Amino acid sequence: MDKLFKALNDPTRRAILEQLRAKDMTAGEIAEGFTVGKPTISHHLDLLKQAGLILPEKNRQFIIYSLNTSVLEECFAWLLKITKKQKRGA
Amino acid sequence: MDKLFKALNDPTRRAILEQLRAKDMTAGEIAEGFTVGKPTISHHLDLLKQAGLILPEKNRQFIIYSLNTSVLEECFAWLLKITKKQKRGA
DNA sequence: TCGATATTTTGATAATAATCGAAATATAAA
DNA sequence: TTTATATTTCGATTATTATCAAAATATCGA
Repeated sequence: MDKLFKALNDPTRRAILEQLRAKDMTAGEIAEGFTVGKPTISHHLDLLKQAGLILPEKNRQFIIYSLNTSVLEECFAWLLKITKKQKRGA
Repeated sequence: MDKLFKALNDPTRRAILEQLRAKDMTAGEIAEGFTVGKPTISHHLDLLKQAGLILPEKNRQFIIYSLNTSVLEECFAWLLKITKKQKRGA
């Protein structure tokens, strides 16, 4: 939960997720789209990985990242809880 | 968007929102529930206010905060976008 | 094996954020 | 008008995060 919100709290990381929505990409391909350096992107990928939002798969010398939105269920659930009016006594 | 995700990226602030779900509260009442000091809570309230997640209303010497979940629409929309498979050519 | 490519890790720095005590502001009550 | 209460603002400190350059790791191709 904490890691999920932390991962989402950065425009670069959210942009990475948006890119991965279109297609799986290697770390290098992801880095190309940004002005920040590769070590920085690697760090962002690590945080996204820790949150479970992306899944790495090694292929030859590349690491291909894919989007995993299933972990967002938890996020949706919390937001829904907050959004819904609380029942008396609950 | 940025301010929204930032506001949600803190357990104390999320707890404040959960409390306000049950009932409107003054800054002092909110602060009672936490170990951190009042200036710190005031700062958290400010960030939540900036994100539009809470609305202050002055009543005598108190400020009563209420939850405003309408701004979460934007958040839901983004999460849904990410979750849904991308259309070809989109 | 050697050199090139892909990615991460390390170590350092700079920017951002959380926290506190003290002071400031505003309102109320005596 | 003085005192008390509610809340915020200020200034400083600490903790966390983003970023970079350089070094390390892993795999490939010649």
